[in-house]
Formats: sequence, C-alpha cells, structure tokens
Amino acid sequence: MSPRAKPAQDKRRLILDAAVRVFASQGFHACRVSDIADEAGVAYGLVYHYFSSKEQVLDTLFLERWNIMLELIREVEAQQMPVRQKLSAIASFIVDSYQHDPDLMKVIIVEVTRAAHSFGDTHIDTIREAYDLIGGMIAQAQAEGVFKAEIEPRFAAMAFYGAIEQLLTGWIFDLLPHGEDDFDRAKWLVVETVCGGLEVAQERQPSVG
Amino acid sequence: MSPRAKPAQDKRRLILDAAVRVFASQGFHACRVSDIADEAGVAYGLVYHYFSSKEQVLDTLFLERWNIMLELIREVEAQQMPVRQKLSAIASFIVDSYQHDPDLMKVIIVEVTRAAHSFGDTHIDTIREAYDLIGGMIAQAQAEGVFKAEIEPRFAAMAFYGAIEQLLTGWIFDLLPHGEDDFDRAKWLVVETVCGGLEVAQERQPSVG
Amino acid sequence: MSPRAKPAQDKRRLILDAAVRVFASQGFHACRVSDIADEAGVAYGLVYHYFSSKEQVLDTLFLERWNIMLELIREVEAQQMPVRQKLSAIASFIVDSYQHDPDLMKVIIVEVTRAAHSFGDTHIDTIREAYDLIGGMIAQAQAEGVFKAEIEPRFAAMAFYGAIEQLLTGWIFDLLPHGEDDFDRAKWLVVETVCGGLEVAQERQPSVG
Amino acid sequence: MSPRAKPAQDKRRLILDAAVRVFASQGFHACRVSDIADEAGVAYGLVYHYFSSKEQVLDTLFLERWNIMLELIREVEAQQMPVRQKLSAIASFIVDSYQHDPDLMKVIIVEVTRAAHSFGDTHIDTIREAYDLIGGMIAQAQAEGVFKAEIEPRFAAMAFYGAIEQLLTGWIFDLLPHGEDDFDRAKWLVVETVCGGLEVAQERQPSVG
DNA sequence: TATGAATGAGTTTTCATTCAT
DNA sequence: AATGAATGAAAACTCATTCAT
Repeated sequence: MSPRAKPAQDKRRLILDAAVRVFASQGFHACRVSDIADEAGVAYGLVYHYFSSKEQVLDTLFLERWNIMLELIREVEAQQMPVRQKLSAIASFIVDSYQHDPDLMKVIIVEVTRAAHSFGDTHIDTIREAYDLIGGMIAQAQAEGVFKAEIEPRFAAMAFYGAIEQLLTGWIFDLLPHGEDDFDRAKWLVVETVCGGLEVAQERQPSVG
Repeated sequence: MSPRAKPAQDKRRLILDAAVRVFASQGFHACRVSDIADEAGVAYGLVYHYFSSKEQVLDTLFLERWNIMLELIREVEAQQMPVRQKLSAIASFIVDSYQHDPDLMKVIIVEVTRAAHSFGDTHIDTIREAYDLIGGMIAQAQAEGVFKAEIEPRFAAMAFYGAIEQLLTGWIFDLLPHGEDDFDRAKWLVVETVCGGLEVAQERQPSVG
Repeated sequence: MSPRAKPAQDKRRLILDAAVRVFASQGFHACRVSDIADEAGVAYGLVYHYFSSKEQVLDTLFLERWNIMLELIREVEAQQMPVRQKLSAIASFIVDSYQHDPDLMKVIIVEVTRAAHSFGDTHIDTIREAYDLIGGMIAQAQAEGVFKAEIEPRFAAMAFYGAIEQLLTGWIFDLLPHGEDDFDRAKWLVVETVCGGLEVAQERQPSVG
Repeated sequence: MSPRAKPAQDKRRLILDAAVRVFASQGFHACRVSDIADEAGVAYGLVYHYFSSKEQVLDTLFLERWNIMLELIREVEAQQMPVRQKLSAIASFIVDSYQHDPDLMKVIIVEVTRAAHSFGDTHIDTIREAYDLIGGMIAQAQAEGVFKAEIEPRFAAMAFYGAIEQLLTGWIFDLLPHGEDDFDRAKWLVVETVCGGLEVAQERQPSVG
C-alpha cells in the first residue's frame, strides 16, 4: 500500500461535508438522507454505516465546530488581556468562521442554536458553556472595575453573543451586505457597541482592531 | 386574566390559541394537526375549515403579532424623542410581549424569525421591515450627531435586535432567570449597552469637586 | 302568489343542471359536492336537501336520460317499419342527444355506461334493457329473413350500440370533427355499415336517411 | 400456464400483476395502494420504490399492453393482404387479448380507454394512434375501390373499434356469453358486419350474359 | 466497506355527510 | 327551504431505517 493511500475514512468526511451543503440549502427537516448520499456521491446505506441517524450527522457537525469555538474561548479566557480585546477575539472568530464556511455556520445557527425543540435542547449544555465562559469574562471585567457593576454578566453575555449571531443571520438571509470588509466592520461594530456600552464611562479606552 | 380569553364562540380563535400552546411545547414540526384540534377541543377537520394548512396557522400567528410590533415601531418613529428613548420603547415592547405571552414569542422566534427555510423565508420582507425601521432611527440619530457616524446603521439595527432576541432566547431555553424584575433589567441592559456604545462620547463633564 | 311564481322545485333542477356541467368538466370523482353547489349558485347543504348523496345526483341524471331513450326504443320497436329504419331511428336519437346536450351524454358514457365499478354496475339492468331491446329487433329481422341468420343477435346489438357510443367518444375526446353535418354523417355511417353487413346479401336495399 | 407467471424474484412485475387483479376487481379509484401491496405480498413502500404513484402503476400497465397492440397493428398494416383480413387480424388480436387476460383488458377499457378525465386524457395520443392506423387502412381500401368512397375513414375506424370494445364490455359486464367459441363468433361477427357494410356491393354486377 | 432494495409507521390533507339554526 | 359550520373517516405518499448481499 502506498504511504498516503486514501484512508477509507475519507467517505465519512465526504458525507459530513455533503451534509453541510444539503442542510444549508434545504434545511434539516426538508432534506432526505438520500439527498446527502447523492450529494456525497456515495450509496444510500453508507450514511448509516458511519452515522446512526440523520440527527447524528447534524450532531457531529455541530459538535465539531462548537468545540473548536469553546477551545478558542477558553484560550482567550486564559490569556492576560483587556476584556475588549478578549471579546474582540471571540467576535472575530465567529465572523471568520462564517466567512470561511458560511454553510456550516448557517446550519449551526438555523438548525441548532435556536432550535428549542430537537437540537437546541439536546446540546443546550454545550451551547450554554460558551455563554457562561463569556459571562465569566464580563464578570471579571466588572470585578476589575472596567465594566459597569450594575449589569448582570449573563445578560450581557447573551446580548453580546446575540448581536453577533444576528449579524450572521443578516448575512444568511441576505439582509446585510457581505462584501470583503463588511466582515471586519461587523466585528468592530459589535465590540465597539457592546463594550462601549458596558465600560465604565471614564477614560476612553482605545478600541481594539 | 389569561392572555388569550376564550369566548367559546369563536372557534377560529380557539384554534389559533391552541396552536400557540402546541407549537410552543412540541414545536411546529413535531406536532400533529390533530394535537392542535385536540388542544382546541374541536374536530380535526375544523382546522382545515379555517386554515388551508398547518403552515397557514403559524403564518397567521406570526403576522398577527409582527404587525402589531411594526405598528408600534412606526408610532415610535413618528414621535419626537431621543433615540435612546425610542429604542427603549421598542425593547420594552418586545420584552413585554414575551412577559405577556411567552409561548407566542417563543413560537415566533424559534419557528419563524430564524427559520431560514420555510417560514423565515416566506416572511422575510415583513421581518426585514422591522429591521429597516430601526435602522432608519439609528441613521437619523447619526445625522443628528447623537450616534457615531462611522457605524453602518443596518448593522447596528441588527445587533440591537439580536441582543434583545437572544435575551428572549435565554429565557426560552431557561438559561437566564426570569423573575419579575429580570425583565426590566433586560430592557435597561440592552438600551444601556447598545446605546452607550453607539453614542458619541460626549465631553467628560468635569466632575464637580 | 302570482300564477307562475317560481316553484321552489327550481333549485333542484338548478343543481342537476349544474352537476352535468361539473361532472362533464371535472369528472365525477374529481369534483366536490361544493363545486356543484357553487356552480348552481346555491348553498352547500341544499344539495343534500334534494339528494341523499353525490352518487344520487348522478343516478338521477343517468336515469332521466336513459329512460327517455328506453321509451324511444320501445316506441320504435312497436312500430311497423324496416329494421334499417328502426336502427336508424335509434342511432339518430343517440346522436341527436349528444348534439343537443353533449355534457350530459359525456357524463353518461364516461361515468356510467362503462363504469364497471360503481355506476355501471348499479344500473346494469337498466342499461341492459336497451341492449336487449335492440337485440330483439335484430332477432326479429333475422326471423323475417332480412338479417343473416348465423349472427347472434345480442352480439350484433352490442356491436351496433358500441359503434355509436364510440363515435360519441370520438367527439368527447375531440378525436373526430363535430361540424354541423358530421352528426348526420355519423348516423348514416353506423346504419349503413352495420345494417349493410347484417343484411342478407340480396337485392340492395335503399338506405334510410 | 397462468397468463402472468411469477418468478418470485422480480418484485416490480409482481406488483404490476397484482395491480391488474386488484384494479379489475375493485376498480382503480376504489382500491387502496395497500391492497396492491397485499395482493403482491410485498411491503407497502415497495410500490413507491418502483412507481411514483398509484397512477403510474396503471399507466405502466396500459402502455405495456397498448404498445403491443400498436406493434401488431403496424405489422398488419405493412403486409399485403385484403382489408378484411387486416381488420380480422386486429379484431382477433383484441379478442385474444381479452381471452388471454381478461382482467388486464378490463382494466384498460374501464379505467383508461373511456376515462375522459385522468387516464384517457393522459394517453389520448397513444390511444388515437391505434384509431389512426385503422383509419389509414380503411382509407387505403377506399382508394383501392374495395370500400365505399362516401364513408369518412376515421368515423368508420371508430365504429369498428367501438364495436369490438363493446363486445368486450359485454363480457366484462357479463351481458354476453363467454364460452369457448363465443370469442370466435365475436371476431367473425365484427368483421362480417362492419366490412360487409363497408364493402362496395360487388357481385351485384349484372352477369355478362 | 459498500450497496440499494425492502420495510412500514406516521401525518397531512381531502371531502362526503350531518346538523344546528 | 336554505345555510354553511362542524365532523371525522379514509388513503396517498414520504422517508428514516434496516438488512441481505
């Protein structure tokens, strides 16, 4: 066998990637398992060889991505830097994720994050972890006197995340322009807006690009 | 008084109200038309006497509510008052709507507002109108020099609306406390945060003393 | 009350006439009872006031017409005239019926006469009576030495009737021209053809116009 | 040997054969898809694996048979033989078809050939082709001076075909005897009758002498 | 691994018919 | 007679999942 013979594992990836495209264009409920198989160019039954159900395909896609984000957030949290810079890193990551693979982010937002029934419920603890981590950063910033004390950190974290997700939603529904620099504008806007409002109105802090 | 009183006469209303409860607890996709009929206490076929499909039931619920919100926003827009007060009125209305009828708002957010397939797509123009109206207010505030000029109003409008919707999502998923005054806190937070970040940093009034 | 006040009976007729049009254009199975009511301009429930079911509407239409034909055939049978003239009278009646009310004849042929299930079966005895009467005429002509003896009268009667019905079918499906004189041509053809073949080949008999 | 042998392998064929029996005994409209599946001894869904709808099952049955008839007619047309012999071949084929598989012919006549709505309409061009081919033969016979010139060939073709189909209808409705030799009698009758009537009265020429 | 035929439960929708007014 | 709201049974069709090869 050649050193870099394509491992049979490939097909699993093929299926996952195909599923992203199919879920993004038709929606999880509207598409059939055979659509995924067709898009991947594999036989019907193979989807069931690698995944126990249609749901598990989406679960896998979601967890793959969300865990990467959680890692990023944890790394950011561990670092010593101003909140504004931390939140900026998170906003950037999410926007970059969308820019890099809009279909995947569309699927995650549309099918999981807000799906109070089915997926959102299933993964609620995983999702919440992100909110909690962000909430923690905000709480710390309050403790340091950078953010206003009278704000409930969890509420602020939700508002921050919600603002970003809604921008992505705007792109998904084609309600907002998605030119090259619109992505950077969006990152800046979210941080500038939310942090600007959260910060204790004292010395103006320099915005973090 | 219950949010939606039931004059045993209006079967159509009975069905709509039942649908809200059923959609909220099971989700649009998971529930059967017979669940709605059962919940309403009417015969199966009567749902189809008044509505052409299960979808049209949801359409009706969404439009009824969203149009009320659009009216509110238009009224607010027409009035002479500071932006902060305008946005505050909108945030209040949405939060009050949730407080008044959480099931209905849950259904609208979970099944319509983010449903890139089916409903979200169907009603995108109606939904967009709300975003546009808010965007208009922000643009005006920029023109008046109250809000920072460098921010794209549509982006800001989405961020503002997204922050509110995410707070509602937090309550829906039971991620945030929903005690009596949590609702007021939330209103205040959104306005304080977003407006605070959008406003032009005024002269630091020299503290007296 | 005025001497010729419209008797309420009118509506019954209105419904029957409407049913002919609806059955002819949509077919018995495809149409709804409400289509008939709408076409007649009466309320839904009124159809059920006059008829016990959708089927009974068709039954009524069929029997009204078929009994008129049976009378005609019986009259013809009773008269003293050459077979050719008798069969000609029957063919003429049927073709005239079509010319006079194509929708009604379409309904009878399409929905009853060939409907081995439902209607054809229900009315089989009534239908058969026409065939039998024609068969009787042929048998008599055989006895008189006018028609070939070796032909089974019932078979010949079916062939005769089938030829006519197929011409009507040709018009119904728009496979044959239906100009003014095509109807006369058709009558002549059926009689000329079938009688010509049935008659004992002797002196040519004059065709009956 | 049964008309349609069942090699337990070909489930598609199994379904088609079962459908013939079910359509013949209950009628297309009255039967359920599950009746077909049950009769075939296969799972419900398999019917939909092979056919897109209940309609398509009937379409398939009709086309299979009608195309065989069209081939036969075309072959006959191409041969050099007297019209009477040609029409005889066609009549024989149709009667033999009924004798061989009465259920199938019943289905075709009852559900397709006269179904002005749905099937008859769908396949009208295919059906018409048979009529046209027969009409062509008659026209040719006219050109050769064998058939009377004053008869419109398309009308005559319809009458010819109608006569045959009505005989089959007679058997289907059990109005005519269907003993062994009744089939041969029927073939002979149709040809004798119709051709007899169509032919130019030859031997009537005064013998030279 | 890979294939796709086979299974059958589940749900929307339709519409004839009933009935209170 | 006339209305049309109310009823609920019935069936086509879909599609996730299984399984023999």
